[in-house]
Amino acid sequence: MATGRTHRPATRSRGIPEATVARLPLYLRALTALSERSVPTVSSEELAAAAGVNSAKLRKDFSYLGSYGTRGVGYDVEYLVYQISRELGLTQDWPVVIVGIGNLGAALANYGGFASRGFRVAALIDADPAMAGKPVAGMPVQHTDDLEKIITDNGVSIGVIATPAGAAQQVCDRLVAAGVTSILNFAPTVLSVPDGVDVRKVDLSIELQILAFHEQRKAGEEGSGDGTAAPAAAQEHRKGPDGDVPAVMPA
Amino acid sequence: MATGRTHRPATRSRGIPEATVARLPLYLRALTALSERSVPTVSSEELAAAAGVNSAKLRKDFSYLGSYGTRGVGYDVEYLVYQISRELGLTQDWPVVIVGIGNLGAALANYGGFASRGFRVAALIDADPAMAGKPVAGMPVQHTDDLEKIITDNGVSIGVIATPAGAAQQVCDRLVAAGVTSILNFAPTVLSVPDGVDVRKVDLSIELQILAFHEQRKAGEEGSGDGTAAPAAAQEHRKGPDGDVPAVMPA
DNA sequence: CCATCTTTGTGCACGCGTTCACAAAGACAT
DNA sequence: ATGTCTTTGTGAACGCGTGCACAAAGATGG
Ligand SMILES: NC(=O)c1ccc[n+]([C@@H]2O[C@H](COP(=O)([O-])OP(=O)(O)OC[C@H]3O[C@@H](n4cnc5c(N)ncnc54)[C@H](O)[C@@H]3O)[C@@H](O)[C@H]2O)c1
Ligand SMILES: NC(=O)c1ccc[n+]([C@@H]2O[C@H](COP(=O)([O-])OP(=O)(O)OC[C@H]3O[C@@H](n4cnc5c(N)ncnc54)[C@H](O)[C@@H]3O)[C@@H](O)[C@H]2O)c1
Repeated sequence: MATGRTHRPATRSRGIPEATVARLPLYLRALTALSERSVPTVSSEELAAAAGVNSAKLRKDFSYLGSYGTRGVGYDVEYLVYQISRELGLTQDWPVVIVGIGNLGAALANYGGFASRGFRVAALIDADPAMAGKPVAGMPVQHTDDLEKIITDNGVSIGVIATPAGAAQQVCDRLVAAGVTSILNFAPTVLSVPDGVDVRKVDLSIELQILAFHEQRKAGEEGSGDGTAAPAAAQEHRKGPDGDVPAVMPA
Repeated sequence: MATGRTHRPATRSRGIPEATVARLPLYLRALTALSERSVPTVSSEELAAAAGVNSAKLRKDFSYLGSYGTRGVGYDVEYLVYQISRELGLTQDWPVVIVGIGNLGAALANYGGFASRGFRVAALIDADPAMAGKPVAGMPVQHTDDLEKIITDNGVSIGVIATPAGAAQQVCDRLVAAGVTSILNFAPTVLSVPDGVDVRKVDLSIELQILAFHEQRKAGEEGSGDGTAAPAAAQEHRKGPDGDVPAVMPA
């Protein structure tokens, strides 16, 4: 023990590795499915297959939570569902606000998957005066002017940002100032926040670009056995202004 | 060298670490913003700050692409934009299909951020007969029956799945069979695909659960110095059926 | 042409995460 | 009660990713 306290505030939390935390929801989903089929117990092998991970990894992940599981039998599904839920903090209610009720924000508001895990949409907030009062997903959109009051009154600690990129940092600052300490950001911007505030981002564009990279690689590897490149070899790269870059080079 | 060829087909691609690939779009975004402001050159320090990463990491990332950059000066913005775009495969056109035009699918279809990076929405596909022909984002929704033909005719290699979870694997199988080799999955399911097909998932629910975990930790740490737990100590864990679990235990 | 100063490119060490492999634990049959 | 058989929990090795720190490169000014 005593590994902590070396100015590492947000890396390892209470002994549970971040990578493990990120997989717990995955296990929880698989377990919930088993629970609905009234499966009483499950082995690490079976559950790992359902979650799409290595079984040793799963066992090690669970070992951070404690010694649940019975050798020779496996894990009690219901019990594990409860333990993981508790560890993730899903046994309590998390009021959430969504800021920016456009295409994406409205889709999120309409999404049923929120409530299923203890996340309750407490308010929808938008800067457009024309939207104020309009019902979205059976809930009136509120104006940004009341943001601070909404956060405080509802005890909101998790905020979702679905505004255009240009407004995201400003919205973020206001959310944080009002007391929000966790932010899920859908806008394509790097948010800067004070210590103690967690930001996670969902970036569709980045995901597509990563896919495109691998896609290009597959296509290029197709013909040649090695995969270095199909076209003109030996043109590794070059700083020379002409011949390589198609007219985009500055000067 | 010669580290490769140990049956590692999808980990390191052409020498560029996966972690680096995932950051390239981030750099590209920051560089594009600089380009629009007509900034000619940028130092690793400045660019790293804009992208929210360590400057040494950024330099190492770029070193995988080649020796662009001039010592004492920095990197040529336009040149770097081009090089990264090329590396990511964004200099070519990527036709994309979106399957499942509900709340989320429609939002994605309406999203302008697609086209900006070479991704072109080639078709919108839904299983609901009532939706067929309906225009969404200025484009008629097509029926699932024609999925294979649409993929083939448009040379689509990237598919986006925004159907309910129950339909995702089936849709995925059809996409793959039709020739799609990269999938972006929004449905909360683990997709199984043959080798050579890349899947990336965007899972809102998982992100929220991770935030909730840290949020709970912050709240629990507040009062106590150690942060082990506030309530009844010494109840480490226990397999016994009663007393710990709040009526969810099976038998 | 030389000196100085800025900034890159990278060698190196360290820590986290993953995976293998196996001993210990316990269920179950006899 | 004892043996067998299944499956957990984890020690240990390895590889990837990160960040420090610095030498080399080259621009810039005299
Ligand atoms: N639509 C998608 O599929 C999608 C996908 C990935 C990322 N995104 C990102 O999500 C964000 C929203 O996308 P969208 O398509 O819903 O855009 P949108 O233009 O439809 O909606 C943006 C909404 O934010 C509101 N808004 C603007 N400034 C605000 C402020 N300061 N405070 C509160 N609300 C404000 C606007 O009134 C509008 O209703 C963008 O940053 C976009 O890049 C969207
Ligand atoms: N809406 C959100 O904000 C959100 C957020 C995270 C995840 N998700 C996930 O994204 C998916 C879509 O969510 P949604 O809110 O848009 O749901 P939705 O019910 O509004 O839309 C689903 C659409 O898929 C179509 N569909 C069903 N089966 C199909 C099939 N076999 N082939 C083609 N199309 C089919 C339906 O006709 C419908 O139009 C779900 O899996 C959901 O869990 C949604």
